[in-house]
Amino acid sequence: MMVESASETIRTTPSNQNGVSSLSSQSDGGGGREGGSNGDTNGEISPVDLLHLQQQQALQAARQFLLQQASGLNSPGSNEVKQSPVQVPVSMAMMSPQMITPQQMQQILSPPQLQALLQQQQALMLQQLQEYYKKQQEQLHLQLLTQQQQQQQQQQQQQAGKQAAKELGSKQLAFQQQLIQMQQLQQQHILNLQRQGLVPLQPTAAMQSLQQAMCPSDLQQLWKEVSGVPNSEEALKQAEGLDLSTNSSNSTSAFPKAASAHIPLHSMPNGQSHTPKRDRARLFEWISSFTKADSGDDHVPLYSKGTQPPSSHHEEHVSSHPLYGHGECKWPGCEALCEDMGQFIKHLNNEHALDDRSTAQCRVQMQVVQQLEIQLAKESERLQAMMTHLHMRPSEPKPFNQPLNLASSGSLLKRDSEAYPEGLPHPPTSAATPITPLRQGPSVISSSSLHTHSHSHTHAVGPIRRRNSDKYCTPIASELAQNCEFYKNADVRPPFTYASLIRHAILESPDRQLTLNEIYNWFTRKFAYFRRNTATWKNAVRHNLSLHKCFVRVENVKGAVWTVDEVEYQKRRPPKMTGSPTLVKNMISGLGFGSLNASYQAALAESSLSLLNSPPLVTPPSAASLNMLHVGHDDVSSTVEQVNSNGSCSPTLSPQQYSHPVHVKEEPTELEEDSRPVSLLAGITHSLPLPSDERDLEEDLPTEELE
DNA sequence: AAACTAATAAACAGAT
DNA sequence: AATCTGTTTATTAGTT
Repeated sequence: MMVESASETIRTTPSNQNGVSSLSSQSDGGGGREGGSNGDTNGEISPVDLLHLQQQQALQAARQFLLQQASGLNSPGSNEVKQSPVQVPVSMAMMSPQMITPQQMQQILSPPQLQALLQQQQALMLQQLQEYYKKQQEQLHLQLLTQQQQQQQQQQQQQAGKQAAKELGSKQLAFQQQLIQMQQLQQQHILNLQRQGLVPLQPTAAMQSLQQAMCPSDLQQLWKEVSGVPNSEEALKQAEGLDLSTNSSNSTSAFPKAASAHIPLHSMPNGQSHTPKRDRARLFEWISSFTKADSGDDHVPLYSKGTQPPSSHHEEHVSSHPLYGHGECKWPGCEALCEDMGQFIKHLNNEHALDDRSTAQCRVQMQVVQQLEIQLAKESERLQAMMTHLHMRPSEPKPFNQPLNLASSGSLLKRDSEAYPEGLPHPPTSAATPITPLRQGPSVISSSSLHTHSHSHTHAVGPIRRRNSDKYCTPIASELAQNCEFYKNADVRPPFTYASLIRHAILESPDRQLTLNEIYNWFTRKFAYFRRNTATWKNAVRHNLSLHKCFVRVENVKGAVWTVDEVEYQKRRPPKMTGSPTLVKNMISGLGFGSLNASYQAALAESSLSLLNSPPLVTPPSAASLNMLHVGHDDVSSTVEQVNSNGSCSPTLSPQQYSHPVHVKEEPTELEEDSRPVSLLAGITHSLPLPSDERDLEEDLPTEELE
């Protein structure tokens, strides 16, 4: 994530506009969106610089906007904050406003908010553009005049000749070309930035891209419409003003032509009023061109192949519509109530037909999606790094925090989940994102990592009595599903009680019954940890089976199998986590993540992840998830677990593998005692299940969170 | 501090 | 006889 440096922020202040030298070129290939100007304008402010400036201003305005929003959210009276489409903890933004990146901003602001911002910024930009071009033209005019004077003098002195006249013409041409070039460069710059995804897809960026595709009047009209302001003469006036200013100098008459020349879609001669029909066709063409270009870009591959392209109003599903939910139209900024699907479709066709407004909104939504995808990619990358790091961890000597862990694994666990700092390996990108509540909260991995550490010392000193409080580990199904591979390969003690593990194993089996040996095998198969100290944990398993009433021994033809008495199991464990609905809601909305206690966070994270992780099982998740969370945490997990028991627990384990447990059976028992640590490590390094896991998350999270 | 839960250890019995 | 399975008791440790 990019952080605005102080110097860059300073540049945004108008008073600093004279600092021409600071705007010198620094073409950025892919590092950042800053710089990238081209010293093409004789030491004057280049168009690119101007854009940069506007961008920065937009950013600042957005920041202010955000702060307002945040303070509004934070006020005690406004507990019932309407959930914005993109759920990002405001606290993140609150911490240090100047650290807010455009992306974060984009995330935090809802489309309507973005639109408002856009409108605001657009006015500003137009004004500045006007000023800028006026300045440029004046200057050019001046230069032309002096040139002409010189020429005249020359003519007078050296008697007029054809050559001189020619020279004059060429010089005039040169100036014209210079202007054109400037314009082109500006356009190109924006285009490039956008293609590279480097433009902070901020209000300004969206505007610029719009601007790039349309003439000023188009732009004006579009945004007037988008923001709900009736398209009045004022807009035209403003547009005209801009056009006039550009045409004011005879030497710049070529500008509009040039501007339109290299924008393929901009076929309209400037100032000419065009029919809505043509306009629409053009817009649509523009949209599809954008989509096409996007799909070609492998930087954001998810998008074009995604489930719902932005122009989803073309496809109307009979049963459900992505833009329709909870009796509301989900079109950005629209919350029209529609009783049924028919009414909604009617509404969709009437209110959101293919017109300028819809197109613009669509555009904004595209930007939002694109931005989210970028963000997602970054987060995924971070997660990957974290996982890689943690996977490597057991192999590393950890002298520094060893005594700490020995003291008490449990208390360490608590402390860690509250705030991970101290001796623990920090997830990367600490510099870029000093405060990311999301990282602390729903990271299933984090809990695993904690056990990694506490566990690794267990071996050093012998068995410690590890208390796996159910609080931390109730949603065994999701945790397992998430980190199945991890536990399989890493010699990490799973954060579950024996009882819950046994139950899970049994419920996971096809017949919901297992022999003792099969349970053993399940343990060894699923957890590297249980490939050693077999006498100990097997004894524990037996002990648990006998002790807990929830495990019922059933005599079989071939012997005996163990089953689970679910009622008894639930009886045994009183619901420890019963958050108030409002609290849970707040947590979900991301507002409370920062202050909530760790167990709540973890539990929430896991439960929500479990929902996300089992799409085929919990078919309509959006509506159900909230309600289920209200019921209580245990219920969620148990529900999922039960349903889950039919299928596979992990994406990497196919059902077939389950149906042939015999194959795996003999293996572990033979090499069990002190099994090969080398191969274990090897497994750790090369078998990273993350890609697939992340994929699932990637596909599910955004749609979930956005609802 | 007490009550509770879970992990661990171990003794023991019956079955294979 | 050895091992597996199952039960039971005791101890320890962590949590509430």
